[in-house]
Amino acid sequence: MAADSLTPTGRVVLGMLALGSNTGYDIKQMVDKATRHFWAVSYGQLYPELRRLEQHGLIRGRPEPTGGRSRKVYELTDAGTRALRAWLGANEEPLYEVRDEGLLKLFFSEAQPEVRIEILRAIHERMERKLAQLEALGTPTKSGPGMTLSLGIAITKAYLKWCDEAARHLVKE
Amino acid sequence: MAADSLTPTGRVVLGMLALGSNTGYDIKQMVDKATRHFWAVSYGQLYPELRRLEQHGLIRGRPEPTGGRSRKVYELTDAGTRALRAWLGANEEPLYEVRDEGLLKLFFSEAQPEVRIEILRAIHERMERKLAQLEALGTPTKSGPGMTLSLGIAITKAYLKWCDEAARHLVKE
DNA sequence: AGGTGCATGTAACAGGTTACATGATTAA
DNA sequence: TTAATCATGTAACCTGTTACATGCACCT
Repeated sequence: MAADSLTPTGRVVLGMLALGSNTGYDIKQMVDKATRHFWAVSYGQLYPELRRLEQHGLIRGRPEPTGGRSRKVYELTDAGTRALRAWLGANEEPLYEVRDEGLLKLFFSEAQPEVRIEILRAIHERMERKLAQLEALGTPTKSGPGMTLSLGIAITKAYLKWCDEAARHLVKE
Repeated sequence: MAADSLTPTGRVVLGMLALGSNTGYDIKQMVDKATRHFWAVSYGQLYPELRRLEQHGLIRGRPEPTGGRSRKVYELTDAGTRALRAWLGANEEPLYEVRDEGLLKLFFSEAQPEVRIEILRAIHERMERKLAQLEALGTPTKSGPGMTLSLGIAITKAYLKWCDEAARHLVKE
């Protein structure tokens, strides 16, 4: 399996294993703790992907039950390490996608000022919640894992600031 | 078809028709011009959805060819208008999703400083390009369609600022 | 005559979510 | 004993992209 046929979730798996995750559950925990605000993964995608990657020889798994509880520990193979490096080193334009239903509503609600204010309030609330979640995750730093966190926080704050301005403007009208 | 079984793309269609779009092509143009930075739609989704919405009675289309060129003009039905309003007025938590491959790479490249700088550069470039695109779209305003644009620009700038700080920090190391 | 824009559409594929199903271990 | 956490997995469904196919109209 070449690096370019690595699925998005496959990349996350390789990356997390490289950073020290062991099991599928473990990877999911890491994702939820560290990357979920810019890259989410669900179990329904994760477990099939683990099997797929193993079939393709990028990872290797061995059963390591905890008592009677089934548990499978994975590690990168050499091919897997190469595939990960190849992806990290490839300088294609990285994917960047946003889907923001709140903005979409705002965009379509032009003719209804009452609804508009309500929508803006909902967006604001959502972002407040997001900010709280991010801040609960740990300390933003200038390097290491806290680095991406600091971006998330910066962006959320910029978003909130925009909300405030927009709300002020709407009320004035 | 109840408002809650409206698909994401279906919502966009209703919204765009309400704002004055006529044909599928037209809707796609509007999306690309106005919402694509927070909500994209492809033809492959759009045309089947138009048919689906018509079948469910939310929109009504009539052929209106331009000379020999086939063309179908759609408009909202009453049910469609209601469905749109229902969605706009529903105060469920609006969906907000980001997928940022650049950040993901950055997150996984912790052990490789050389690659890291390169990745950060790629992210920066991407955001510069995005900013240029957004600025080419029109004038950001405090209300109307330019409102969402101003948010896009604000967020992209916050992102770029973070990039600069991160780069400065990486170089220092 | 040729390129750009208007206009519609489909088939194959990719990627992902949700809900469900199951069961052991551990801390309160 | 019971709730939370560890742990794995599947099936049905949904949503979306990409690549392809087609053809007219208008401007130069």
